[in-house]
Amino acid sequence: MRVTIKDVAREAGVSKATVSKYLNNAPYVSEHTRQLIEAAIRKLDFQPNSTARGLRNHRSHCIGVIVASILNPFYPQLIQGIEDVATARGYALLLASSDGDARQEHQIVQAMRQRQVEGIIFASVRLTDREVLKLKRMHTHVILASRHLPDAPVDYVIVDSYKGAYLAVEHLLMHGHRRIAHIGGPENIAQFADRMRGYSKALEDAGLDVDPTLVIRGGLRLEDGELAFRQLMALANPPTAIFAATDNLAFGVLRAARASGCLIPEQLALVGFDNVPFSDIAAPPLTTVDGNALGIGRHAASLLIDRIESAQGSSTAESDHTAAPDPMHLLFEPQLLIRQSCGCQTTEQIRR
Amino acid sequence: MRVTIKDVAREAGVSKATVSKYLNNAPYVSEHTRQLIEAAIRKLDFQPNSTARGLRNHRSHCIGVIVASILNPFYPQLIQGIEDVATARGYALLLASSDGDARQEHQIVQAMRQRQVEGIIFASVRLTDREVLKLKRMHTHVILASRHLPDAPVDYVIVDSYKGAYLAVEHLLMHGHRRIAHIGGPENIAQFADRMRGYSKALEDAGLDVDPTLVIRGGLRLEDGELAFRQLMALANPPTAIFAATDNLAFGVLRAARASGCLIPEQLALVGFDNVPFSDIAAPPLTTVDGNALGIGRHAASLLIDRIESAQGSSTAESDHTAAPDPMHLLFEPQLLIRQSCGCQTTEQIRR
DNA sequence: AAAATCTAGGAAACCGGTTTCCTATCTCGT
DNA sequence: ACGAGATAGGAAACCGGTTTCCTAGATTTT
Repeated sequence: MRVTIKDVAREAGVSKATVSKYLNNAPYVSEHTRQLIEAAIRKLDFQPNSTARGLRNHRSHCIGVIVASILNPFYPQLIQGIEDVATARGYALLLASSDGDARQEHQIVQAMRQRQVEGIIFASVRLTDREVLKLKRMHTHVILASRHLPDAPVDYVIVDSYKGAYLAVEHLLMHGHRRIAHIGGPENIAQFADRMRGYSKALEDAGLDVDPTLVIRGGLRLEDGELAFRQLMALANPPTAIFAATDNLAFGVLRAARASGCLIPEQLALVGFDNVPFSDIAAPPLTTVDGNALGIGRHAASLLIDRIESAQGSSTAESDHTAAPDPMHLLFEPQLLIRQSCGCQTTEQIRR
Repeated sequence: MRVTIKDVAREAGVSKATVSKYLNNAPYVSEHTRQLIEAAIRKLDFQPNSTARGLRNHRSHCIGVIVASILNPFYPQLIQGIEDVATARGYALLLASSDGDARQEHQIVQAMRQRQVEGIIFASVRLTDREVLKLKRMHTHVILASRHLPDAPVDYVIVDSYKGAYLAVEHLLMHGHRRIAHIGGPENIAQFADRMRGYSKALEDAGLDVDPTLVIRGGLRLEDGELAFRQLMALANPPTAIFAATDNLAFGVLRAARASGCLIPEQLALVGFDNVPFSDIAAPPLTTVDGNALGIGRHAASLLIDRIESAQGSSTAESDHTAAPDPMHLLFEPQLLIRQSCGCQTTEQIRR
């Protein structure tokens, strides 16, 4: 029924051990035997059971990816980047979304550990530093992608949010705006704290104070952007420009603006962050900071697999398990993509 | 170092067998022993190795999902739907994208089988009927989501493409268009053949012939839509309306139209298919047929897991393995979402 | 020609769980 | 007081691979 290495061995007239050696092309299998085994494998359509192999080897060749919500258009690019290199290097992807909820994230991590993933890429971290470090101690490599924990010695790959936000707000200032609002992400995510800092610094450098009524922080869903727009526009002294912490939030602004008859960019300038695939098809095309999700995904996966394989190599050698390598921090340079939602009439431009 | 059931057994002063019984809450474990084991598990932070369990049980509680490209905005919704129910029912998701390529798809299937997935949801099938049937014979359940193979007895969950396309074209006809082009998907995907048929039938019912120069079939990427737009507009007698087989293709039309100064819907009406998340934020908001990707994903996963678990139950019973259940075919009713790219000035409407 | 080394392949233990089967008490009906 | 059944738990086989260790013959070295 189910064909195993034993069936192949019987068919080829050799032992399980020899078939196994063939499969791992170990030395000391004669050409003749090799052919017998190949014929048997073809005849029986044998597929080695990689979980059995993994059990023995403590290898699953599987990595976990946790995103907040795959419906947020930022993540598919990230996942694609991860998949590109994972597949190329022989790893499979276990995907789960946490809804940005710490409890769910914890359960996902638990489930992934039970499934023996060799590493986890967090594109959403609601875990505390301590929990993440505990994971690392448990043979599970961890990479943060597009997120970072400032105080934990963990690898991460991100775009420089501070600089990106600065560029965005600086550009709005150049347009002459003085009342620039910020729709931010959750306060406790470092990446969004950085965007907030970049926003503040740009205002400060222009000699302006941050008006707390112009800063709205909360969720990351499109609806949160709509809500924030309405709240800002209901102000006695509404802003003339908005810097949204993500394109998804900016899309919410776009939709709410259209619903309320507010013209963008004529009555309200808007800049987003991420350069999500459809930001250039929106009405109007969204001026945004390129977050290089694909590149982040690729580098995160690459770094993770490097970590896995170097740990693998050293564990058979001397290897003192206390010697954790220094955490790697990859920062991509952000680029401002000037389209039309900021009020520029030009065709697309790039500024660093 | 690595904590196993043996460590728990030693710590609790019982045997592996008893711990195992506890884990599977089998009967005949006394309250006292139960508490000893619980304490040991907590103390050691024991996580059962689900691959070891799977090896013995022939269960992985893992399902594979194959999409063409996760960057196509249709798929994230589908995946979300699948994940919702998979997680709820205790299954993990192995995700891979095939680029719509048969060779890659074959390799992915191979890798997934080796990893002992209990079933595969194909949201992209480039495999032949024979290959899919072979999979089914190999203990791997198969569901097609948003795809179908007309001649193979395989479960599928789709939206009624024929009817949806008919609705879309009928609506363009109602606007008075007589030269309606169709940008189709690959000819050998049944779902797109159906959309083509719906297009033809609607024209026919209006007493019009299909002009082959107005039908362009090929890829599904946004760029394919741009290309098709340029090709159609270069015609001596260009169309006044386009029915695109997917929103993604329609986005390509939108982008190319903007680049060439062609106004939509004034100079060219456009209707898409899928109701991808951002179709209502596009410029102009895209009139489209709702493909209910989320619902398809949910039902596909639900059906798959039902299949897995009923097969599981019966295999211990008498079970005659030739008795394959009749394939299930779920068809969702399509809805036309009237927005503005078709030329309607109204706010959003729904027509069935 | 004897010793050393290399080559090819097999037996059995092992990975971490589950399951079968067996034994020892305990309870209960008569 | 005794046999039947229920309860609690352990020893060992098992899932499907890999790996260690061993042996026998071939080849090389001295």
